Amino acid sequence: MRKNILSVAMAEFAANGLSGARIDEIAAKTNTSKRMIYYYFGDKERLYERVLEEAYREVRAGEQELELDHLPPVEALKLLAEFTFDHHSRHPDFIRIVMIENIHHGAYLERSELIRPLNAGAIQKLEAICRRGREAGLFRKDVTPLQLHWHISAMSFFNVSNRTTFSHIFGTDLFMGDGQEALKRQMVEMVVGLALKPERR
Amino acid sequence: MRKNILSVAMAEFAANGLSGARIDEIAAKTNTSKRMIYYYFGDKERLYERVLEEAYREVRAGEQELELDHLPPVEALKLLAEFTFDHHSRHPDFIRIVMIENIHHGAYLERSELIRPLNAGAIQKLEAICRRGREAGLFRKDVTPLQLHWHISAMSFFNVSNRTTFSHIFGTDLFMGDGQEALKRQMVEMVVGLALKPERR
DNA sequence: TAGCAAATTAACCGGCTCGTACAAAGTCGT
DNA sequence: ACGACTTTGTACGAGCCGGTTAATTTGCTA
Repeated sequence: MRKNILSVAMAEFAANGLSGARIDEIAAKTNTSKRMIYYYFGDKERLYERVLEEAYREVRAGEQELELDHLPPVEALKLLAEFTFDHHSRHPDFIRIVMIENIHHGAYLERSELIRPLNAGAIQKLEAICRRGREAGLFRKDVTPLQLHWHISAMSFFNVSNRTTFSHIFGTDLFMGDGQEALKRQMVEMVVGLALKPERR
Repeated sequence: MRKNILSVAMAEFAANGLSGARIDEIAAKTNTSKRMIYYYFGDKERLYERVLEEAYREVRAGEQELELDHLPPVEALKLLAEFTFDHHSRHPDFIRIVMIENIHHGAYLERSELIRPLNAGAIQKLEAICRRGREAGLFRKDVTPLQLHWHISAMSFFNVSNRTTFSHIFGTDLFMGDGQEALKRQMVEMVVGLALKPERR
């Protein structure tokens, strides 16, 4: 029941934003009534907080499944970048929730005790890859895991978040047919190129 | 008067979103009254449309001032990428308006007859650079101007749009001190590296 | 200065939507 | 069987907020 409310609320908040979403609308799409929303969550803002946490939890859980330790560092980095690109592409609602949260200056993210530790692990895979890459003499030392994560996130996130405005202005070539594959390939190439020492490219 | 309303409205919409912004609040921060907003703009949605157009207009106007034709292609590409990064960084309200528009699936962008032609020119500089780069035998042929624009936009846009959530989760290292300079340098390096033929890097 | 349209002001309205009150009944562990 | 927790339904209050009514002022033209 709580789960049902959460998933409906996530879709509604993702579709309409915090102030745009309607409690009555959420209730109508639920198997239960509005009364239960208040019973479980108290008010709209706390419902949104729980949705935010749930969104991060789901997405991070999906990321944990990726196994990289058995691959050489360059292959691992490639796979991680590709995975992130596809993963974000498969979770547009999560992207939208994060967009909305950024619109709100991260006010509700700050309030949550849960999300920071949840995400701390998101960069550990990259740290392990970088360590192995440096130890093998392949990776530059002046490019940090955090920076790599930033670049990968930027291109993977933007690819979903700004699709509508971008395609409206510049056409849909980048999103139809093999446009997405090309973008992904280029993104991976850029990231790996940045991580590698110039002489090892 | 109209101008005054527009600039106040842009700040309000950028800060709170479409449904989050309050007409009364906009009116209060204006030199005039709420009635004048309706006198000039009709209703909230049309006010938002005008704000959207104005935001694109201002930002594109700023971009036009960049002179690149006298530079060799690689230098021109570097400068364009750097400029875009800084330009977006200097116009957070524009970024937020575009974020909000994406939240709304570009519904208001579609309605505007003005914005598409306004943005068509945004990619011309890049097309000229690419043409010169290819003619000089420096640039790859399988990387299009649109793709380069996409990558540059992604990293420059995300750098502003997702700053709050990202810095809350991963700390502010990338945004304080010379963190931004490093990111910009890396972004330029990646983009140039993608555009150039492997043997010319 | 008469006349008229544009610009401006202040008070107001009505509906939407969050949240609650109230009343009741089912579920589950112990 | 008992009590705490969970679920259902309906109805409604209250305030916020987008939008309007109507009257007044300004400014331009002749």
